Amino acid sequence: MPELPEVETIVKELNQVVAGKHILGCEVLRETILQGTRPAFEAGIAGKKIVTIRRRGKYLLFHLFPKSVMIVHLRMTGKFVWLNPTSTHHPHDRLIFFLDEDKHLVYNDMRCFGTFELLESWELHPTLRSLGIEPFSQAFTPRYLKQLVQSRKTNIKNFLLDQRNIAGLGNIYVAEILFNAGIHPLKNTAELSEKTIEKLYRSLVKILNKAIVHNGTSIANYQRVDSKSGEFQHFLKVYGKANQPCQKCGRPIQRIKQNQRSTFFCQYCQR
DNA sequence: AGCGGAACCTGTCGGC
DNA sequence: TGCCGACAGGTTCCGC
Repeated sequence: MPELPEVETIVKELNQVVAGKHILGCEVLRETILQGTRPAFEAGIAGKKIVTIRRRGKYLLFHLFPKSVMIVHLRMTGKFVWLNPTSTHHPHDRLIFFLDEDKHLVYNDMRCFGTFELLESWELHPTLRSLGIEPFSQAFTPRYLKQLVQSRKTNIKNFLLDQRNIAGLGNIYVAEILFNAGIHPLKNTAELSEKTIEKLYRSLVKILNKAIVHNGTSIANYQRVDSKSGEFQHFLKVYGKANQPCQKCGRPIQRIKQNQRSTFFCQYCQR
């Protein structure tokens, strides 16, 4: 579910409420979301202080003291809820952290795809290590993107979804970025001109920035820390718009399958 | 290296 | 009304 703008929003809000707090303990309601064993997780977390929370791609990194890091991925339906103590357990609550000042941080996840892992350092996490560049890092330039695109042989949609290339893009933003850049999702990376790659670069940064400003996209499941919604769904131009008129040319938006996932695009505006 | 398919799990929606 | 299949913002594994 959450892509870079949603995770960015959640991390910002979590930092406002839990940074500096201590974890007194936790209650694991669904063990399968843990990567390690329950006892190791409970023992590793108890008594630690949450120093700060950072984002890397779609991962949340809770930096703890004494030194360790809790690595969280929300996958499709994971969300955090910040509560004053309450006995009301919601149907899909999977993990509850008891913090000082009598506060609870609840992890809720309908589909249980989300993951929690406790490590001494993020570098011990193979997938995190192999993650591609951050779109807002200094090193991400049109030139970098051009070399990256030309080093891979696949269609542009799969290229953008592959977290080893660029970290943080998902199905919604890839659709919106390709529409903005006027690139057909099936276009092969080898066929993209330098000019087109520059356009892709500008669209990518522009769409992600705008989505972050609007706190991400809430369609079905994504919610921010206090159950507020994002607002970027009001700005979507192709994602979920099959058969609706294209905002540029008026012709119907197409929907196809790529790698078992829906792709939305305008076959006239995207070449 | 890259691709398609299945799997992880739960819920919703549309068609018959 | 009820059942059944398709689909959902993600990722990994396996075989070709």
